[in-house]
Amino acid sequence: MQKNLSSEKRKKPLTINDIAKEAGVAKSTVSKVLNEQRGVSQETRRKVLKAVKKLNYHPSVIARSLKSKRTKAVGLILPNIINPFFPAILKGVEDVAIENGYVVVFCDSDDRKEKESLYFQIFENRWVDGIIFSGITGDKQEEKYIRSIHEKGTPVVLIDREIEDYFTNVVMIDNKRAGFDATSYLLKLGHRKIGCITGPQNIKIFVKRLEGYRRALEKYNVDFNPDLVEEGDLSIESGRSTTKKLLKKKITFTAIFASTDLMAIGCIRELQENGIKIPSDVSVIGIDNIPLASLVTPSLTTIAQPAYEMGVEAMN
Amino acid sequence: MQKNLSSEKRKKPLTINDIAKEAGVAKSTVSKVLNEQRGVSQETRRKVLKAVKKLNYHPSVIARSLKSKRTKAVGLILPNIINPFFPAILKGVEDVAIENGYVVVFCDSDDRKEKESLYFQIFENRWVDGIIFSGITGDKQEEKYIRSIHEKGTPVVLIDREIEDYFTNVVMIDNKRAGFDATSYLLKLGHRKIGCITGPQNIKIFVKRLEGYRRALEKYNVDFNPDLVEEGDLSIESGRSTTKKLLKKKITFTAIFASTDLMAIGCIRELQENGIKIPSDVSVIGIDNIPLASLVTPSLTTIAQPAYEMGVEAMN
DNA sequence: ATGGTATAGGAAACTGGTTTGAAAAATAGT
DNA sequence: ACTATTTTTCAAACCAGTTTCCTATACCAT
Repeated sequence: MQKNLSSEKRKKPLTINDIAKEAGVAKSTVSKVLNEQRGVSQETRRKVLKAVKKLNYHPSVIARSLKSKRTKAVGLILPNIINPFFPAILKGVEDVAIENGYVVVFCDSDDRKEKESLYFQIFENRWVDGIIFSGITGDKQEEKYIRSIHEKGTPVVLIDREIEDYFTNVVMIDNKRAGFDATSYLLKLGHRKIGCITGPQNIKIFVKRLEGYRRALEKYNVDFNPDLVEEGDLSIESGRSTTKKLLKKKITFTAIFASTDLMAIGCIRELQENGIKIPSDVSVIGIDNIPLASLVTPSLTTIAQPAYEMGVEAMN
Repeated sequence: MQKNLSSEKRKKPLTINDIAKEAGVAKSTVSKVLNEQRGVSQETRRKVLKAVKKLNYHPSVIARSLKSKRTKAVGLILPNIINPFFPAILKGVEDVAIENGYVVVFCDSDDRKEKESLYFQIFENRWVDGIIFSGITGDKQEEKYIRSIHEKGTPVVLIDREIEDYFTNVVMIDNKRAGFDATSYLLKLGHRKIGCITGPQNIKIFVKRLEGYRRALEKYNVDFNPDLVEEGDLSIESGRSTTKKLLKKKITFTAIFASTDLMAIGCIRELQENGIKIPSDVSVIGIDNIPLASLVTPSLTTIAQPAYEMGVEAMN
């Protein structure tokens, strides 16, 4: 059965004209049959379909898009697919997309602004039918791009990131509440000295999570202590380094709220290496509920962020 | 700065004709300028570029594709993006793609044959310039699809999966060797009773990894014992259930070679729950080197599979 | 039989670019 | 000054479909 395919002559693809000829009708009639429009007799329809099957014809999506202005494709821009929080979003988007006959053009901005802007430039003329976007920071530059695309009539949905002063469709959890809930959980356990590893404060959702942390402290009449707060860059490594800083300060704490699971994992690792037992000595809680969370030992307590459902919602 | 964009009238996109009119030249001349072809005077070029900038014109990729038959897009079909092995492949592919002006259409076949075939149907007429494919099983049906696409002149690269009796470009590690190396590692440590959690035997790479396991045993003159082998479905859960089965058999083993990291993690979990210490009582080794591997406690020993580089290679 | 309406099917225009071929203009050579 | 050659430029054809619009036929009621 071995067959060298690369040597086979590549016959040029069939066009609607070939079908028209084969079926003995005009190409406009073939088009009508293929698009299930009325105005074609049973008899003619049968002939056309037979020709289509016989020649194994597949219409060109490109040509169709040209006239219809629809590409049946959506762009999805995520900051970093290696971060285990994002694959679920991708999957959610993709599932809904394919169900509705759409295809997903995936873009990993790699946490780099240049790459992000490159993708925006591509989408300026690639005519995707819509864009789902999770920015790196949510700054003015990103706003400019989105505005430009939006003005051309392409719908844009923001996911898990918002942009200052800009109103469009946004899909995200209530981040203030997530921070509040996570901190409250620790407070309810009796903790009063709670460290906080926050995310970059130029990203709005992390400002909000920190705000939730403060709000929860207030509610339990615990004074906010800035020394207990450290800012990480979302990586596992930054979870370690921020924890290191907290330990160096010699301030006692009995619990830590990390803004993301990944940093919480880094934090746990660092604590363990310093002989601190989790959760008997220090409790740690994160946000995201990434698949990893239940696999590290001890299992990480976390506030779930329904990534898949967010993807689904965004696509809708 | 609040501005309601959805109410703005969406002006229909500019065409090359608008530029031609603005610059006072023929549209074919505009086309030449945009494609940096020779045969245009400095003066004319300047005029055209000025008009392009003034009107903020971006040519339609769709229209261009129609004539050129190139879409500058590649399709990437993976079995399941939630499996932490795959995001790195995606990233590798995507990085190289964007560098060369290509865009990645991402397809998650969700381990379901129907969805996989749906994507193949889409690609039959979407005219992606190429397809990178990691199949679910590598069976005859997949072969049929690939053959059909390949015959239309679209290059196909297989990644991390191969297909029986079919010769095309394949990017994968030497799986027999990986199984051999993993098992040898355990044998060198002095282990002689080594359990094996293999992947589905209808997927070729797992047959090979198992073969590597047997070959390593042979080399160390250890008899192969079928009772020490269990077949999982690649999920963490199946790592647990297969381990459970091994334990039930009451056959002593001092080490386990799992065909994938994910199953190795499930295995470790199950052993721990049965009071078995890793690695003092039982050593566990996996294959893939997924990001998770170093995070579970105790860290998982693993044979690396360079997913990112594989993605890069496939795209090239 | 006649006029009116509904339906079937085809020719032509259209989508927004690229490519071709020929005419026009500029430059070079004698 | 006149022809030969090269370079610019534009109109038209092309890509592969969809959509519009018009004609021919079938069906219906009067």
